[in-house]
Formats: sequence, structure tokens, C-alpha cells
Amino acid sequence: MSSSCIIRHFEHYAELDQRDRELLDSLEKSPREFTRGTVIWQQGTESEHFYTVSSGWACSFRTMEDGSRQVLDLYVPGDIVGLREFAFRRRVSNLLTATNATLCPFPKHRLTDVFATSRLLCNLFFLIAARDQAILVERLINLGRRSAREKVAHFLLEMAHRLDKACVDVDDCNHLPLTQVVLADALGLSTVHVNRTLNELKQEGLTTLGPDGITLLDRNGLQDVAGFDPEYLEEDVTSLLKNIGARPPA
Amino acid sequence: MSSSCIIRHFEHYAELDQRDRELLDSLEKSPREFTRGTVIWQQGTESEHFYTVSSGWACSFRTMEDGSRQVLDLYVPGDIVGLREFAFRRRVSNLLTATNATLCPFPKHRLTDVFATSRLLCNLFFLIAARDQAILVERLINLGRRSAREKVAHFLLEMAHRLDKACVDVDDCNHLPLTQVVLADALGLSTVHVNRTLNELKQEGLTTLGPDGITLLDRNGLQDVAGFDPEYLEEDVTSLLKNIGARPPA
DNA sequence: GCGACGACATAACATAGGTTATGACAGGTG
DNA sequence: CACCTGTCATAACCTATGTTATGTCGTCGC
Repeated sequence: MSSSCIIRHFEHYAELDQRDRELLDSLEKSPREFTRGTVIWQQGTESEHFYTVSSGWACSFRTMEDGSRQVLDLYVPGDIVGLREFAFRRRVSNLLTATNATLCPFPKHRLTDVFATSRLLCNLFFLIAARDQAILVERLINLGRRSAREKVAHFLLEMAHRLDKACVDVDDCNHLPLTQVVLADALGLSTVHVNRTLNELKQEGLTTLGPDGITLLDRNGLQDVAGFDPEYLEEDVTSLLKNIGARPPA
Repeated sequence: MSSSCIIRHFEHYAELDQRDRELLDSLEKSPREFTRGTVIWQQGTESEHFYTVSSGWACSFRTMEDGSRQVLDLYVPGDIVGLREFAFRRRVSNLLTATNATLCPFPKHRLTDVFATSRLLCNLFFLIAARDQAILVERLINLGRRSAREKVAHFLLEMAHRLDKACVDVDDCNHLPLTQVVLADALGLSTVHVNRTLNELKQEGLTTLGPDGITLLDRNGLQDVAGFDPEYLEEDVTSLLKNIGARPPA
């Protein structure tokens, strides 16, 4: 087990050979720590690095002319942030830490080296990009065709599911360090209405509210509310590995 | 200039060498024609091919338990459809032709061969996936933080911009073969409200309505309404090509 | 210990957009 | 030709959600 962010990340998917590890290791820069609320990059600026999240949460968003904000995605430990900037010179969104966090930068233009050198990593990157798309698609459906209640429940469940993979301490897996403002901006709702909805869910014993975030008490109950189906989070790594003749993690 | 869908598609981005062309050619199956309204694949079924759109429009969407529908994206000639299914065994959305259309199937699992064989194509596929994400992100913003008027105008402009690339006959570039139902399901609105909004835009001389679709009359006017900025559609191919030492199209 | 700030809470009121209903028209089909 | 079916159109009415306003509480800086 390596201490590198990104190596750890990929070892989650497959067994890496020595060369893969060295490659990643040579490209990753040392982890950087950020306090909560730090702007890591801004839309319009030159896009040079992507990051892997080592600890804490981050949040990508876009600000509109009228000052309102749309949160695009939240990132939990283990996530890779900024792959979608690959196609663009200038960043298309902002990135902010939602808690204290440590992230590892990785120079964007070196991705091409990775693709050229490691068949396995190339395919895994593509897999991750496809999963990112699936998450965006689900968020789209959330915004387009669900009620506020469903939106909130669905979003909470998604984040909890994504957190599950990264979290060791079982208690922590149900705790999401989210403010109501972030939730509102992610779901296209007003904070007032998020508050109403969240209190509703709390009344029903499904969640708990605290100043340090939201805790899920009854995932099944929430699942009923939201019509949540986690399939879109479960990438099919097995087939991919078989297809390219790579081995699953030890 | 080749007659293959996908070769033509990639020659748009860069000069392909003989091997690239042979590779793509060997994988592409013969084009298939579909009449308007044909279901090409359904959510939950095994995901075997992606497609390139040779002519006509297609539309990916998800149906909800209550029968409502969320349109995820529309595809115009030159687009690649289904890359996001790369990460999953079963399809996460449905695909339907929105007009008569001809598409070229390409076996999904052979993508890995492409990645392994051609550095250029590998990078271009990744670029396309990143651009697809940018489009989803913009759609997200549209749904989350814009009024019905803005949504409609923004969406129409996006599709027109995307169409520009593929269209030869200048007149056709401003004509979108979209029904109001599709528009509504893409924007998370009701058809009634789309109709109201569209008529408003028509009153103002910005668009025209016909049974065969919508025509844009005044792109600048629409741009003002929507706050549309096409930057998210303009991938930076040049930097990528330079980075990997490939040549732009002749 | 005081002031400022950020997060949460709640109430009164306003509205964008949803729902339901109905009709007209065009194109396809038997 | 008559009948559907899909698309567009429009009106009356309704409600989920937004807006504005105000208050509380805890935390941080000094």
C-alpha cells in the first residue's frame, strides 16, 4: 500500500504493476492542505492540474451573472476532480473546499503520457470519466423531474453511497458535512425550501440535522422517498479488467 | 475523404494516419437506417455498441416510475452516442431517433483496442468524453438556475451551435427538428409551458414555429435572453494535438 | 466580552410554472 | 373515406417553491 493519493486510488480498481506505480508516482505532486472554504480554482483561469481528493470534501460550482450559484458536484475522498477540464484550456467551473481537505495535484497535460504508457490506467481513466458522466446524468434527472423532497433524499443517498467506498469508520459513513446552502445550490432550490424539506425528513426520523452537517438515520426510508437506485454508481470494473487482461486488486 | 462515419468524424479533429484509419474501419459496422421514433436501445439492456450519428437526430432519455421522462441529450450528425455506457454493463438510458436517421454501430469493448493501438485516437476519445461532460454540466446549470425563457433560449442556441459544425447548407443550420414535447422533457418543463414560452419568443421575432420543428431567426436576440456563451462547446483540440505531436486536419 | 459573521429557523406573501381540459389541424392507415 | 394519433394551441385554475423579512444561536477575531 502506497502513500500516494492516486496510486491508492487506482489500486482500488486493479492490481498495478511496478511501471504503473512508478509512472503515477513520478507525476503526482505532493499533497496540499486547504482549509474549509478555500477556492482552489476559478472558472476562466488556465486549467493546469486535476486533483485527487485525499481527505475532506470539495465542491465544484458555477456562478451566474446574477450572483446565484449552481453546484455541479461534490467530491469525497478517493474522487478525482477536474478530468472534464481535459478538453478545455480554461476552466469551466470553480472548485472550493467544503471542509478542511487535502488534495494531490497532477499536471493535466501529462495525462497523455499515462495513456501512452499504461493500457490499464488509460482504460481506468476512461472508466472514471464515464462514471462521472453517469453521475451528472443522474443529477440532471434529479433537477428535471423530481420534487424537492425527492431531490434532497436522492442527493443525500448518492453522497452517502459514494462516501461508503472511502470510509472506514462505519459511524462516519452516514454523516455528510453539508450546509443547507450547498444543498440548495446543488439541487436548484432555495435555502428556505431546503430547510423546510430537511425538517420534514427529520420529523419522519429519516435524518438528523446539526450545525456540522446532516446525518442519515434511515437509508431505506430515504430510498423509498427518493426512488433511489445506486446502479449508476456501480461501474463494471470486472468486465473491463477481463477485457484488457488485467487483474483485480489483491 | 472516407465514407466511414467514424473516420470522417475523427478527421474533423486531426490528420489520421493509415493505421488509425484501418483500425477504425475494421471495427465499424455498416450504417443502419432508422425511421423517426425508433427505440435503438433501452435502459437496463446489455450495452454492446456505441454509435456515430451519420445523419438525422437522436435523443437519449430516462423514463421515471411515474411515466415522466427526462431527456438527457440530443445528438446531431457527427456526434458519438453512448460513450458514457463504457463504465457499465447495462445501459443507463434509452436512445430514440428524433428524426429519420442513419447511425453506425461500433462494438463497445473494442474501444480498448483503439486505446492500445492509437495514441491519437485514445486522446481524442477522451477529449470527446470531456466535452460530453461539459455539455451535461451546462444542461445542469440550465435546469437548476434558469427561468423557463432562459432555458428554452439556451437550449435552442446550444443545439444550433452544435448543428453548425455538421451542417453544410446554411439555411438548415437554423432549423431544429424538435417537438415541444422533447423540449419540455429536456428542460424539465411541461409542454404547456414550453408552448407559452415558445410563443413568447415567436412574438418577439426570435424564432419561428412549425410542425416540422423550430427555426431560429435571431441568434443574437436569443443570446441576450439566455446569457448563452458557447465556450463550453469549443474544445481545445489544438493544444492536445501539439501535446501529443499529432497534426491538425489538412 | 463584544461585534461580526455564518448557519439554521420560521412566517407571510408572491409567482412561475404545473395540471387539466378542450379544440383544431395534419398525416398515416385500413 | 373515416378514423386515429401526434402535435400544437389556449384557457382556467392550482400549488410547489421562491422571496423577503426577521430572529436565534454558536464561533471566531480581537
